[in-house]
Amino acid sequence: MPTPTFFAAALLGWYPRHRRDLPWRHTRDPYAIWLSEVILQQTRVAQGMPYYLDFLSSYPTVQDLAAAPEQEVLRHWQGLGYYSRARNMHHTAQQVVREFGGQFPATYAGLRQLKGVGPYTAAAIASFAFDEAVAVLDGNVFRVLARVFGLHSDIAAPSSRKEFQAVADQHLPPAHAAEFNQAIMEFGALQCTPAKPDCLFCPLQSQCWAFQHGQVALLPVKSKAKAARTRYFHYFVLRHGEELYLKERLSGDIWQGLYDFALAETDAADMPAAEVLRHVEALGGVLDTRRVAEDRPAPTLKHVLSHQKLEARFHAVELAAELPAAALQDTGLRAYSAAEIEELPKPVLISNYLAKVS
DNA sequence: AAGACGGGGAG
DNA sequence: CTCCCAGTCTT
Repeated sequence: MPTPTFFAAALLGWYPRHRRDLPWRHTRDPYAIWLSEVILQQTRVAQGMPYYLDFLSSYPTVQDLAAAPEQEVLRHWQGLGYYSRARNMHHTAQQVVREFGGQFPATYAGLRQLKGVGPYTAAAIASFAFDEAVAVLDGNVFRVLARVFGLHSDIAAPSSRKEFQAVADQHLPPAHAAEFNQAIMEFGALQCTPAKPDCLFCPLQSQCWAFQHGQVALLPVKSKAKAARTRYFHYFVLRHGEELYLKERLSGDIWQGLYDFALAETDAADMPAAEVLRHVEALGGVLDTRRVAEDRPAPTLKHVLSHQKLEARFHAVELAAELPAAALQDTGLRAYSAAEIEELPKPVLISNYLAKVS
């Protein structure tokens, strides 16, 4: 057996003394590990934890998840973001049940074929569940390697992956793949943090290129993301009696598969009442003239995504009659009771609005 | 190689 | 405000 490098030995020594007690670290079940890894993609442990516990209790086995309606899965995912993860997860659960007899592929290459399982997640499951000697590469690992080994390549550039992967693979002790992968990520999350890393009590201090060269704060090198664009949403919250009209969002934009109201996107935050009326009529709506006089100011909610800033105006409209069938056909709108709306998967922006007005 | 895709927490 | 999080998919 090859001797672990100083780097690996230091991490393996550090890990048992600092590791957090997290539920997915108590299992070797590839299903549970896969669930946790998909949930934790681009998501902090504290945010993902309740979702992990809910999914495991709602869908204890991959068969349970596969048998659930996609809309129900999305409802459980509501609020976690990056909803393609939930759609891909559901698709993969069905594939595992149908094509693999309910057993997850047991190798990196096999796992990599699953939808929503990229290089990171495949390496994580392969090592954690099956002890395959493949190094994980996530944001933590990029940061630790960049600092310890003085790697200056831009970690935002896809071309840098090979370089970092090679260094990670080189230090991975084949007999302790799972432990090493857990250790290096936990080390990045707790010790070698993005801001103010704890270099003073770091077991790698004497080895660390960045510390020795006073460049800890300069590494890793990461090019900046493009600035978020601003979008102006005008929602028409059509009410008839006790029901509101909602529709499913289709592919080609954010929040695919989730439900929101009739929407017009413009280049202005405001919309004159006459224009609101035009939109409502175009939707087939007939205003209840008895209620128009109330004319409350339309609430505005701001919502920030990593790549878009949304400013949403909610124009509440009382209808004198149901929307005609032809209009429903055209728009995809449907009337839902409050209880039904509760069960629909909705963007946080919509949930926030509903909480605000109810 | 570059963009799209959520939401929340920390400083 | 800015940055980042147990990334992946599409173009």
